[in-house]
Amino acid sequence: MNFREVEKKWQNIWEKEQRFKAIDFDDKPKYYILVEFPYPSGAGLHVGHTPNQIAMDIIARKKRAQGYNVLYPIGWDAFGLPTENYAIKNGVSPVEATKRNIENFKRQIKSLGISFDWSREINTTDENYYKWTQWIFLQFFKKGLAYKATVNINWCPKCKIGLSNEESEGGVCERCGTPTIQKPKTQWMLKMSAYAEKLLQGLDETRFWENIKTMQRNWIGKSEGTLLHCSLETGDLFDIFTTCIETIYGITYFVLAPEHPLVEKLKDKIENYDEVLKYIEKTQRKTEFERTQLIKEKSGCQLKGIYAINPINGHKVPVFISDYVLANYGTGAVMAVPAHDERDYDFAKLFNLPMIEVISGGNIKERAFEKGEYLGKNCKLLNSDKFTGLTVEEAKDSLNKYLEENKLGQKIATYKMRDWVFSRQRYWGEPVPLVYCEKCGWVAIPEKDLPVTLPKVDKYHPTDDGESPLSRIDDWVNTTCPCCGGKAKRETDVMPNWAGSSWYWLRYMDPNNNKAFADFEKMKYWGKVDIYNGGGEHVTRHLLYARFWHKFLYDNGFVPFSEPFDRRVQQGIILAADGSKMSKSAGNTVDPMLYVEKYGADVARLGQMFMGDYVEAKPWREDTMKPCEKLLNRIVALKDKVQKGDYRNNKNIVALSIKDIDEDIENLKFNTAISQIMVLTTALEKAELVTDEDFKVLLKLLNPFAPHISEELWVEKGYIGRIDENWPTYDEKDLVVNIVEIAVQINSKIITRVNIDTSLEEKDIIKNVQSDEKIAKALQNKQIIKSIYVPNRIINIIVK
RNA sequence: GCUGGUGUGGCGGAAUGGCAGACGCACGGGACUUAAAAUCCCGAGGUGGCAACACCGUGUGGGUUCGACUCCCACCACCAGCACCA
Repeated sequence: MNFREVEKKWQNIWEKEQRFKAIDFDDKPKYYILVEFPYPSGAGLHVGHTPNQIAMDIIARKKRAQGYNVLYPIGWDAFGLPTENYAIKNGVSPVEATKRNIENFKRQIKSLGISFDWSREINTTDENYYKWTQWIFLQFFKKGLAYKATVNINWCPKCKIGLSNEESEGGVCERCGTPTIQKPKTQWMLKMSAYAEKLLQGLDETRFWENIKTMQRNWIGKSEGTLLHCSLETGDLFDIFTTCIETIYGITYFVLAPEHPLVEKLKDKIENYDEVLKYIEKTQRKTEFERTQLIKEKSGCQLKGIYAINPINGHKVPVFISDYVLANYGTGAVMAVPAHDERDYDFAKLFNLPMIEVISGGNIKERAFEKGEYLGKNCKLLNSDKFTGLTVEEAKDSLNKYLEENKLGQKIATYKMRDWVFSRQRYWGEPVPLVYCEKCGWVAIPEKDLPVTLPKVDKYHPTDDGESPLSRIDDWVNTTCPCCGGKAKRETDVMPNWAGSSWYWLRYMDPNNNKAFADFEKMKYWGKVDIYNGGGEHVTRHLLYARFWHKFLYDNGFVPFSEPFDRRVQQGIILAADGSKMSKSAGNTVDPMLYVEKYGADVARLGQMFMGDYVEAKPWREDTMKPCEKLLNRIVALKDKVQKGDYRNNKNIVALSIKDIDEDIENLKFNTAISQIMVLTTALEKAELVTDEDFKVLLKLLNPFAPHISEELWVEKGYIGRIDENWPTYDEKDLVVNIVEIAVQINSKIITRVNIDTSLEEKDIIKNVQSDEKIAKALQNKQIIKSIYVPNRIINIIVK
């Protein structure tokens, strides 16, 4: 059989029949399978795309055969820097490059026989799509969740672009690897922090893997504690946040972030302001990366002449600034309790500051006695006025109560998760649909005028001061204010790459709607994504952004359910053959399409799924291709052995295979599912008689994995009905075998293996086993204490 | 340091607390062939032994259990993420 010809033939038939079209409002139960839509780069599909599309295709085809109305869509997340950089380099318009890349991707995906519903294809750079991205942004704007702020942003001097924290992890630009610097910039921000608690709580509604939930929880980073209102001798007020209010009597100084507004405010009163200023400048020169890397050694500077008051007892303590206190976490100020915090301890040693032990049980001469050590250990408070003698847990409660009653503080939660920097001074993104009017301020473009289309430009590179190339087009920038009709200027920033992917699963439900981003009733029908497959690298960014947008839309009545995804699963990263990371720079990338050319789509599909556990990281191996090719050839050959018969002749192995493969697919254990297909094939090859019914089951089980060859064989055999309907089932009693070989142990040591008749009673089985020659011999002169029989597995006889 | 994950043959990997190593790769032997490729058959965790067989084996050390790759405790190594988070 010529695999490649057969594959082409079936791909054409499926396309003509629109075999995989999902039907809105169909009576069948729905099942929504989502893979992260690819970024159509010039390089074509890579090994990060193909396994997940194949894996979800297996599930999609199985679910269809089981009678589900399956929605398995695909589209293109096409805005972004690589295309823009390509455009800058080659002078090709990003529109043109994107179009070409998408054509290539489509051809490649189709050649793999992935059963996407192509009638729902979407593209984030399509005006009819980004119109709604802009529309959603305007809803944020109208609710006050989009705001402009001057923030120190991570700035890539090479790309000339502001990056979010997520995009500059490790202090280098995610795209080009250049170290980022800190640069003040006015940016659009989305107030994601307002959704921190909802994003945290919502996880309980999902069935994400526990480790994914944990990663999101850690990213959101909730910590509960006390907001303490403090004051300086000067009368200036400031707040600090602490999770250890029980140590409040141990405060011997306070530390402010160098950027704290009070520092500037008090410059006339600080006796050593020159020195302070020097320290601040030193801090500012450091990027966030350096500031957090050049740690270990504490540094700081006292604000001489400035004293703060401990609100609980009025004690006067000194105030420092230090770069270990971050301006953007908590309140940018901390209380320092060197006796019970390691960082404060180090700092206090350095500056020779006093310590007050307020929790018993440690030895503060040696080191700080921290909360990790004293919590839950019944430790009691010392030197804490009327709270002395209470346990830490009691003290927390009493202190919080006392502080609240006296308006000195309150219990609050803080979150690590920051707001989302939403502006990019680039070209290839959705224009932010706002104008600035001297009179009216920032004004939204009216909905009827959406989309604000991306104008053509001559140069795609940002201006040298880092502004968007759009800012060069005067007649586009200058416009009229929709509010007062006066002169106004358009916002020239565009949205980040993540915008279009923050709602795309909703668009698939109704991709051509021009009245709304999706029809409400259709969203109700399709509901949550049942299974969402993607890469681990997106767990804390895309997945949070997407949930954030969805929850916002839900809160405003635009979508009918509060969490977008039910299950989230992720494929393991594919490594190079030697186990190292694949990367263009290392030159060890693998083009999965080569294997489609070499072996055909079905072999390439099987081979990739057979490489190992789908969810674990694993090296790419070519040596799985040949055995999969062999498997298909064996099944082709088996066809000629099949005899007429509408009954299963090989009941047991067939039933067992249905059960295993069914469960394996549900659990993403594609590698063991394929090995079971191999086992079944071998069994049928060895069987005396293989009926049509036996063979039909094999073909149906094979179909999700190797859809082309299996369907070709099905049709060649002239079988009635379609291969991809009526997923095979089995009778429980066919799983039972009468005679099985089990191991027999004496005192947990295997003595021999015997065949037993499973239909007998347990006591008879045990009795029969004792007459076995080896067992009988071993039991001589021994007293049997008890016998354990695990059906179909083992007998263990305990003797003395 | 913190968080999450992973440790099983030469390799990829299997094992609802019940015969460790399924299914493959690579390897060895054989059949077919002038030969090779392809295909098919057989073998194979390690050590010792001609063999029957014995002993040892799932990162390390303990524990629970008739029985532990699996559960519990401690530790080690590696991978990933976060990193002075108050």
